[in-house]
Amino acid sequence: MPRTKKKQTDKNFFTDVFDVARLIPVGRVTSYGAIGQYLGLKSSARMVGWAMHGCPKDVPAHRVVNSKGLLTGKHHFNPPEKMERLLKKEGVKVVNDKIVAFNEVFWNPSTDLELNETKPRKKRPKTG
DNA sequence: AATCTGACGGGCA
DNA sequence: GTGCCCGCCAGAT
Repeated sequence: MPRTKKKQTDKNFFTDVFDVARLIPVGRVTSYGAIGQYLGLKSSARMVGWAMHGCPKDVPAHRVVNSKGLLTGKHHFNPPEKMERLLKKEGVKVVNDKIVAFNEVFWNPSTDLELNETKPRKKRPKTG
């Protein structure tokens, strides 16, 4: 939604990233690129991760990792260990700062969200 | 204003 | 499968 003639990147970009991140279900994770792609930034995954720089507490940044499932952003948490700690707490296995079964816990906003949350989403990839 | 940086991602060797 | 290079775009110095 075109706010005004002004730069659209005023802060919408940030808020958008945060908004999507907040949509990440518990026990699931996503990648910066996935969020970026959902927002249309696709090739600007850096922007997404970088945007997390100002990620408020309301945003589960710990559920966001790089496309390899690596907890690359753990260094930015208050206690870096908090990231995997939170993930493990939510059921996400983490070993060596890496998400276990990343392909299973991976959550794609562009596909899993697909703008129809009101509908009973289809089968899940089965958590286990 | 120009330059360097950054919580990334994909392609090629 | 791993390692290196480029692109991407906005912020900070």
